[in-house]
Amino acid sequence: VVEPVQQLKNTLRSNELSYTLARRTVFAALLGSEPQSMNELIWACRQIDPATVYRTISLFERLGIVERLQIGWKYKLELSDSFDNHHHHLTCRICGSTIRLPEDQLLENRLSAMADAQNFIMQGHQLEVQGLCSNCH
Amino acid sequence: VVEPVQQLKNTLRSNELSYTLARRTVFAALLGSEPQSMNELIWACRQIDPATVYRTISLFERLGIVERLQIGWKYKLELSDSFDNHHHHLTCRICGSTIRLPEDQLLENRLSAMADAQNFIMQGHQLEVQGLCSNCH
DNA sequence: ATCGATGCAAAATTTTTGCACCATG
DNA sequence: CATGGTGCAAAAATTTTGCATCGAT
Repeated sequence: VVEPVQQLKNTLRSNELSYTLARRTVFAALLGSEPQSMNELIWACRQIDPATVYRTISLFERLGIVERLQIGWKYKLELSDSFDNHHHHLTCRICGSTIRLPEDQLLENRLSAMADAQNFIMQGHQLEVQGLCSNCH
Repeated sequence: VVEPVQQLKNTLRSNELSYTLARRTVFAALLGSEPQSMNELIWACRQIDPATVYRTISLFERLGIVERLQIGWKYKLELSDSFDNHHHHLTCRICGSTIRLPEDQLLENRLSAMADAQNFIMQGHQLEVQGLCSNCH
């Protein structure tokens, strides 16, 4: 496996973009963290201007480095599958925690089959499951 | 089947809420429409004050009448499963159209099993599949 | 040294709230 | 006719943009 930071450098390099403090900081705040809201991210990167955090996230999305997930009403941000294996989350409606699901080949296969049946080329997908976690029921 | 409008009345009734012009208007704008953004909805209900549209959607969500889905970056709104059978969408990255998937029991069962395995009580879920529709590839 | 990237300030957009008035039950 | 619901206006929160300056290659 490639070191995540190295992979970030490579991705930026190959798009002729520079490896800057702001980009390093935002990336570090995402790495190994639970999905977080823009607000949390802005706070985690408080040495960086919020406008730059927005610009960086927007760039990271275009480069496929970051994904937005819908968690309840608001979106949250996390590193995309190339940095952190493909997965989905359970979200507890009581305590708000997100539980990461192991990758499930049956689920993935079924989705492919469903997309195929519509003559649709699936490029990605997101799943959010809401309910009650083991602590809350 | 119960008429959707009747079901709305009943839901409001049983919560001791009134059946008003604003609520009728927002409901009508959702009924039989593709998932739409808040902006589109506000436009479709332009006879109603935007603040009231927000308040109505917020109420409808609490009552389980409406759901938010993530379509690309922004959320969209549609009637929930009690008004319109449970389903998911494919979203085309080129033309932006949303294709409704037929309900799929294998998928639903797999999700239940995955939630069970985490000792999680699933109360609902949302799925977004992105890719290329048959017209665009 | 060059050109892209950033900070700062301002603007635009989206969402929420307070309050007086209106309409529903 | 009592109360919950609405419109309007203002505020708060979120996101985007312009521009002068800074810093990575």
